[in-house]
Amino acid sequence: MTGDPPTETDPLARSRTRLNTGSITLADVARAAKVSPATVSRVVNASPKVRPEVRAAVQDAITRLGYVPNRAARSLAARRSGSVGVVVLESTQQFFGDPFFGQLLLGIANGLSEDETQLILMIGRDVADRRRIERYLEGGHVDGVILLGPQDDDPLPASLTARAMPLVVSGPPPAGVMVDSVDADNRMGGRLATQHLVDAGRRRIATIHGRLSLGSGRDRLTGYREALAVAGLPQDAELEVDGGFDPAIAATATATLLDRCPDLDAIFAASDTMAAAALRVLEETGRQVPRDVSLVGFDDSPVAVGSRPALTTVRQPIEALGRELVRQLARRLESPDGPPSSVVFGIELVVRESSIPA
Amino acid sequence: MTGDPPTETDPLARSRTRLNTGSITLADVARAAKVSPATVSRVVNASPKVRPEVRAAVQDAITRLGYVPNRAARSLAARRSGSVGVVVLESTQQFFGDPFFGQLLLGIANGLSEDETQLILMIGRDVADRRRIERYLEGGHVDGVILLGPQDDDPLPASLTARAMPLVVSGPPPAGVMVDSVDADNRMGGRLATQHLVDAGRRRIATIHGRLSLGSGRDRLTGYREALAVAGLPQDAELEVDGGFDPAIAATATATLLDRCPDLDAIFAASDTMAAAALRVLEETGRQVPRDVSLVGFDDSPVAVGSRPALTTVRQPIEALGRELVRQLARRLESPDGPPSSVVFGIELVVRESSIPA
DNA sequence: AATGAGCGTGAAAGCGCTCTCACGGCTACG
DNA sequence: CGTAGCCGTGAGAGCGCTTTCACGCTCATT
Repeated sequence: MTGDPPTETDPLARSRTRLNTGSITLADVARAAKVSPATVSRVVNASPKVRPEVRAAVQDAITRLGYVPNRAARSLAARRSGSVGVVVLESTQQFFGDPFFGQLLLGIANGLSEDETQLILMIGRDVADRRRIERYLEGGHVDGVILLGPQDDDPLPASLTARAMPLVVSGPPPAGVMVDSVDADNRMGGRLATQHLVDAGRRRIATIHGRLSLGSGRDRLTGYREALAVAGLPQDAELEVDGGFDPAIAATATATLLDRCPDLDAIFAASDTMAAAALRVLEETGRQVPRDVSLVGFDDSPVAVGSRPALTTVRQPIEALGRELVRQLARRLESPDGPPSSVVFGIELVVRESSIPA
Repeated sequence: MTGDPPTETDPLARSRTRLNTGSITLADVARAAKVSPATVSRVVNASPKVRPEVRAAVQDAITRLGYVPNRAARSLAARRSGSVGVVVLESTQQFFGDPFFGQLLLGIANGLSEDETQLILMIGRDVADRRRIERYLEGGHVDGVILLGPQDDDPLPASLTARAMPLVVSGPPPAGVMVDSVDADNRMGGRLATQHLVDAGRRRIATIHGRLSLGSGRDRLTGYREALAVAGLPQDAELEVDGGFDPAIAATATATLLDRCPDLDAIFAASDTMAAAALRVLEETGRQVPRDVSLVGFDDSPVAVGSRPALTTVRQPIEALGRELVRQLARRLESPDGPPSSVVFGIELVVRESSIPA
């Protein structure tokens, strides 16, 4: 229930705690080193035009006094925030409970920490959240934005780009917007997984796909179809069901699938949690995995290893994706008008027990 | 390889992108509303001493112009940052891949967003990371700190408290430091889980515990022991093995356990992923779960549902924990010298298939 | 020797906001 | 009717930093 414009009445917001009391300032360092504040600023910002001996003297004073630049002042004067916004337009427990999220965030945090740049995390899904997030971003409080897995129809990438806000999205580049993106090769993942099922001798291969409004969901499905085409197997819409990246939906979808195509001999699920759900349904209906039905998941999450049989799955280099997002953003800040790039990371099939009959 | 003091040479750090260019300032609003900047500031900060009609006029000007306060300026002038640091002294993929982390973060982010407070995420484990994090926190760039699951011997809580930095830790309160904390009732969780195994008729109940340097690891073990004591069952050190919250270690530990006590009839694992690992080992050594050995995990993660049989486990209200961390921090900011509080959330046993023989 | 360029440095003007203080108008009271 | 007190408002001094500009110095050039 935060008003708009903000009328801050919460303790956090109006805390009158004074920070930084009596802390060392640039001026203190300047005095100690017997130079002007300007020179100290140059040293702190690694400007080349300071003589080595002066620089050394300043450095010395800095360490002696334990000087830490005041971020707010710096950012005010330089009109630059020293922070990037990481935006997640999603707020289901499911999404955040997914290992993918945590590991990606770890990669981003690691990448940013090398640049001494702060990570401001903004999470939200409903209209109020979005308003708050957009206001914040457009208020110019971050130098750039990393947007995690936006839905296809999301207007945020376009609106940020229109305001010249440096932006990198994780996932495929949104249609119609020139923006940098970093993604895993989900299509190839779907293809490898399905190909693997073909190689295992399967012919009626179904798929439980993810949300198709998400690039990952769509691409994995595309990969699946491509692999069937390459293998000369017929496309059959009956063999495709929507699992919504949600185990509960996936369970129902599996039941539907088995109902429609009792003769299927393999399933490619677009996530491990969906695969695990399918596994249960398969066994409950008296089918053995992998003897009767081969099963492949996606993500190589703990569920894959914990399942019985362990799931064959597709692994993506999640942490590396996170670091690359940061690298791309850095590149964009460097040259705001360069051509957009879209980096795609290779993936890897991890064969376990669920796909190959003994 | 970031130097100390910072010599910023990365694009992100020295980006010369100008932000906020030509944006609306307080003064603009003041002019539009025909009042002084001071009055606009009062309205923005919800000061009570503004006449309603003036307030309305200012509000109107604010919305008309689309004014967004400049955070840096505000924070510089008010010596208050409007942000809190969320510190994770951990950097294993495993930790971040754990649903617990993501969901807790979601709770924190949700809590903070209600206060329009920014979440600055700081992740790190090695010495350089810690230095960077400590410098940042002690530089006074955050109003408060939420520390996620510190190890027992971690000096950070004490050092922050010594500097009067408002702090809340997730987990049990660190020994010797007066600090607010929020935790789930892990002891009760361990107790309920074990009690449940007793009720299922088990008598040789082993445990695979987590890292004992973590409150959660220790408390779950304590709960286990208490339940045995209550049930009048003997304590037996042979029945306790360390799984380190790591599935691989847990697998080895399970093997050791089965070797030492081939007669055990139940295992309480301090996490679902460890339980899943144990499950595999049990089945590989020809034991059926739950017929021969009952198994209970902890966390109610997706692994629990995905396992075969599905794991009986203990569920904690993770998102609520996150929100409560924020609430506690707000309270602390409100009254910096109040007595420390430590909130403990109740947990819940989720009975599935792995514990009760048909 | 005079001129110019180039370089390192310092002075000083803000960046946009908060908050203290002072002030004018009002009510309340003697 | 005078004075005290309160309340709403404005003036203005910073908060700690960056950055432009000007200045003096040293060299290379004519």
